[in-house]
Amino acid sequence: MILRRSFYLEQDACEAARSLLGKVIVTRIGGSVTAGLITETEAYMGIDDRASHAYGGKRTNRNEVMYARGGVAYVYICYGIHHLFNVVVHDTEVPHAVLIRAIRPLEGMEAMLLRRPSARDSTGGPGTLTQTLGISVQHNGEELTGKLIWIEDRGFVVRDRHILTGPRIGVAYAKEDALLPYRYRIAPSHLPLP
DNA sequence: CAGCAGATTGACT
DNA sequence: GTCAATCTGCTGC
Repeated sequence: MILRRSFYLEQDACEAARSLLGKVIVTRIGGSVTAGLITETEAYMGIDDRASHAYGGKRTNRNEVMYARGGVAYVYICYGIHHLFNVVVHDTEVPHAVLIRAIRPLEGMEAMLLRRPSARDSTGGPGTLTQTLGISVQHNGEELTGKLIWIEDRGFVVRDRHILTGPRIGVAYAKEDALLPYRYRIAPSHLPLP
């Protein structure tokens, strides 16, 4: 079942980061359908979060889509090379987003291996999963209820006791907010079989 | 306008 | 463990 607009509108970034674990990202890009189960996320909690691109209400060409209504993609280039995929959540003008950090490939393995030969069992980081799924900055602002990228609930249940939380990766610059437990991942022992 | 740091990755010592 | 790759935005001259 494809996630509806209400899923994105009615949760803040922490709630969404938690409930996106176990959901399935599907892309139909370049003539191929590929899909992966979300195994790791991070929440970026808006204008009070020093680690967020929207900290202090900052708006730039790059982060403008964070202020859109929940249910669109925020894709930006990190370190000049890597395309990072975020799910924009919450209401218009409330710039919450969830960074998808890792997936477990499910469908379209042939296309995924063409895009990324080493993507066999899992894609270990936020910059590699976008390559595997064919997502790039040209999909910034894309509706997740649309035809190119969407997220499905396929009934994979992730229980709270099987979720590990901890500090986000690579945000040491965010001072006290760097320690907040906004990183969520499915315990390795409870991942679906590759 | 130059310099630098950043929600990273992979190649190399 | 170290470092280059290379785009966006911020700081300071």
